[in-house]
Amino acid sequence: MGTRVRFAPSPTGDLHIGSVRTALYNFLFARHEKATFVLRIEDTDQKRNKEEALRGITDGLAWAGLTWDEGPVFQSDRLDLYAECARRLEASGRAYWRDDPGKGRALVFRIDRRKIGWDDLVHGPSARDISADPDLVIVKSDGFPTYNFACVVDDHDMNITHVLRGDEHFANTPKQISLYRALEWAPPVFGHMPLILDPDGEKLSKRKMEKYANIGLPVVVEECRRLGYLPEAVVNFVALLGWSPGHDIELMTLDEMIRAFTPERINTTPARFLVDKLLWMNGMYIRRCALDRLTELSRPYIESAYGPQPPEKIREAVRQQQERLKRLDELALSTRFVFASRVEYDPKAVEKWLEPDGARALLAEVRKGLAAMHTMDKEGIEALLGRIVQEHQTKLGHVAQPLRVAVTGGTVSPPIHDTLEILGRDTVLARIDHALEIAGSKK
RNA sequence: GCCCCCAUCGUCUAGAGGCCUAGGACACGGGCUUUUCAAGUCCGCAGCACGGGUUCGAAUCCCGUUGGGGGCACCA
Repeated sequence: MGTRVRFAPSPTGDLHIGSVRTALYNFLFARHEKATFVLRIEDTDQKRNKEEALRGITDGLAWAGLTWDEGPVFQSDRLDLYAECARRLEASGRAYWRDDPGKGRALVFRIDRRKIGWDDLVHGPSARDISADPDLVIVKSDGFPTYNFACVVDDHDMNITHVLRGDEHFANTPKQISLYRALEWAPPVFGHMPLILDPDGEKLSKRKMEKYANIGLPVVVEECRRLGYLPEAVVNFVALLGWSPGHDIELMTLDEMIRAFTPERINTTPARFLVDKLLWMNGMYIRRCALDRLTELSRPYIESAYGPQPPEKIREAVRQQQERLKRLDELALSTRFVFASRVEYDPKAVEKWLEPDGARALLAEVRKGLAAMHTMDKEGIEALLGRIVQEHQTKLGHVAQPLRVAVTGGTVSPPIHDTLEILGRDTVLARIDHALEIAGSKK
């Protein structure tokens, strides 16, 4: 049947960044080994929601570009299978019923009272003595199997050969192996990868979501998307949190990661998730993104801020910003001078670049030149500014900055000819006039 | 509390006894470039937690300490 791995999240809503990495490593392993990647939903807790949660998972995986070969398989559809295995354990004397006054009757598994060892794919030879551990509930009083039981039954039934999961399951492993032995099944190969920690060095927690949001740390896929992270950046970044390809190249496509991936190269040390490098990586991927795609991805950020806009204008604005973006959500601010009907002048910029007499005179001259131009294109603009710089024995900055402030309200914008061109001559002239007025009135 | 895992720059990491006066990346500081912001490029800052061993030789192996993390559910 060949090598088979699985990703088995519980349906708890959004896809967590840690889950993304678990899914990614399983995916990379599967593709590297030409194995089968199965998606299984661990929905044995009836209290947890189903449909929306499933969507969060499948949408998240799709967004990240992680495709699976089989499933989703739902544990809640396989109750008969667990019941049958439970009966076997009961019949062989390895499981017994236990009454709890509050919760009811549950089936409990007698674990092996000894030391259990296994060869962990990332930790190497591992062992734990479980003889002092309590017996394991395998069927809850509501008739549903517990995680440890369903997991073992399914992994065996689905012929899973390698189980790559988070370190939080390390302590479960010997108990699960005990279950395999009792059912006379061969256990799969286990590999436990280190956890992803938050900037405080703690396990990522739902309770700290607000804090994460405040520092711009996206801990669920939906948040990554909302903030304007590209999936390839998130995937690339997360891949390197606990795994290294063994060379110095960090920017890698999914295919390159597949080629380089081996579970032996997964780290044993927990990694902190700080946003800096992700932000840098995202900027790199934005720069590499094809303009058509980037435009499509960017449009919502612009239109939600300024309403519907002409496609060509959006495309050009995005083209101009592509080099200087780190997150797509920055577009609302950085393209404001293009799409907002009114310019807001930054007082500091006005004071520095518009108020000095020399600046106003130069600006007035630029205005005259632009008004006289037949077509306001790059060559024309550069020629005009060059001529003024020449005549006044000054620097380009002293001409371009007042102009920039006049038409955008601030000191930061794309190259000046781009800035003027996207606005069009009428808007440019009107804004220069307005700026001249403001600067004059301050005197 | 008990059990387990882990320990290289602020962060992500390379390093599987001599190639290490510890390499790369992000961040940070500075130079260059320049029409602003970015980008690019060059330089710099910064680390083997501590203490014992083993060895001719240890970031690498062993033990201990300390520190951090995880687990101890009829949650997964």
